[in-house]
Amino acid sequence: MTLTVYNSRTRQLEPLQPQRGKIITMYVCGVTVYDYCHLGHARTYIVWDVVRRYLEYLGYDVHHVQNITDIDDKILKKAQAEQVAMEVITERYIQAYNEDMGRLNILPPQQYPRATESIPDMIQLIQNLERLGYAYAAAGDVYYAVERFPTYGKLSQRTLDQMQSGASGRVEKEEAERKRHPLDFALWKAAKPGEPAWDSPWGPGRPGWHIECSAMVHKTLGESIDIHCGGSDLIFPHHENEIAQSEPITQKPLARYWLHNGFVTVDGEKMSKSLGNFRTIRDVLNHYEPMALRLLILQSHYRQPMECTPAALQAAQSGWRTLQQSAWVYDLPEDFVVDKTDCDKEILAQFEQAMNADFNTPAALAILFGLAKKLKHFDQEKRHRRESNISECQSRKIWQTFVYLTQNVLGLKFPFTSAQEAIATEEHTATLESFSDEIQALIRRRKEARLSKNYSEADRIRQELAQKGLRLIDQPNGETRIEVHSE
RNA sequence: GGCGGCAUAGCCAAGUGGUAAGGCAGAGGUCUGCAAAACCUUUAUCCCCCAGUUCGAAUCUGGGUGCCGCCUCCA
Repeated sequence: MTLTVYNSRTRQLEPLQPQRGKIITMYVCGVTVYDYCHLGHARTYIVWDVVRRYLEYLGYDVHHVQNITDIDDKILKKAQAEQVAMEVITERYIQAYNEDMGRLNILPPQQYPRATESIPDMIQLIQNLERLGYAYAAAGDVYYAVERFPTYGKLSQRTLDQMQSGASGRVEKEEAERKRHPLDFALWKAAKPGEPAWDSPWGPGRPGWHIECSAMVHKTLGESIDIHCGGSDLIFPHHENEIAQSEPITQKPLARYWLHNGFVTVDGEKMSKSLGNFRTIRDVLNHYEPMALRLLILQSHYRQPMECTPAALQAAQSGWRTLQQSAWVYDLPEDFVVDKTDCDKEILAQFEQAMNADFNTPAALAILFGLAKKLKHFDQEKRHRRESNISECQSRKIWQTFVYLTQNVLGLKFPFTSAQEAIATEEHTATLESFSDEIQALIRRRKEARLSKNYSEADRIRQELAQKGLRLIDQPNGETRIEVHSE
């Protein structure tokens, strides 16, 4: 069975057939760095990270490129508001972006081209478009003439007549007057006084938003790539415009497969800056583990809308604990490596069947949760009966497969066993010596009370310590574990 | 006005013709002095509504209802 993906261009599921054998070129539209990333960004980049990981799992050599938009109206606005150079803003949010992605265990693309580093490529592309009659200059701006491109709208399956220009209520009047057609869009914008500007044949200015992706796709991956990804909100106009800017020049499809992920929603509405209903990744990760968020996102299909509520995050947090417990039935050292060839073939086949259906990660996770349950069951049997109805060898192979698929392919990174104490965000276990004398004394008194079977006193002390944020757990081996709950 | 999406248990969510995955929460049990943890068992006569096609539909067709997205900020 081969991998089938939903192509937004054709609106149907298609078998993925790369152009060049085992090489796949994949371009993901990245962020505009003017603020912290929110859960919508988290979903997007987690989803494409899993797609990339799965393609690599299948043996493809994935050439993964993702741009950084570091010149834009919103960046300039923020720089002006803070009275700092544009670079101060962009560097701050690029760094924040990298931190967030790192915590979510998202693999960095091989290349992260920045708009400001590709200006000459963009200028050249605009000149080419102008020469072929697809672009026209107007008062220092350059616009793309949508009427010149007969198939404009083919990706979002709409025509110029159908579209109600200005429906979003965001078109500036002065700009509208310079355009030949209301849907023409800026390729180059004349610099306003005080703004950063680059020299160009049309005077000092800066590139429009869409042109950077056309230029950078071409520069980094070639004229026609295999997969182009991004959020559904980019279908129109961003990806539509990328096509319009590229295809008249190359006479080749910009991308063979267009993949788009669904939104994160809050009470059924799209999470977005303008609605103000967003939560930043870093805010969420102050309350939940990064892998819990990753799990939540992978528990719904990437094209569906995904409701993100505190209850859902909490459920994912618990689910992540379940998976971790299974990962820890054997020692999981930091440098643990499993190869695909060490895995159980039948399980791999099940996993692939799920993932081959347009990356059905929820179905894949259902398989992994099934393995998790099995592993804990074997572990329990071993503890109680010192034997199990499956061999140690089989159990170990299932475990290896489980860890490999969860960690390497879905990117849900388990904390290694020796660091278990450090993983929980809300609690950690502690040793007796780390507490004040007063608390140490209470813990000792409780131990003595228990030994003399004075349970009412022992329970009273446990209550008292609970109010100080300490939870005492009597374990079957006779030891008492102390958990510190930081509120 | 145009184009498109979604509607499955308390919550999140798979499933696109063969009789409802999975996670979380809940319930019962085992264990424990108790508690916690862990483990075991269990939880939708039914998939927004109506009509139709079919031996058979959550899944296909037609008609409704509700919610949401895009139409030059957006992941």
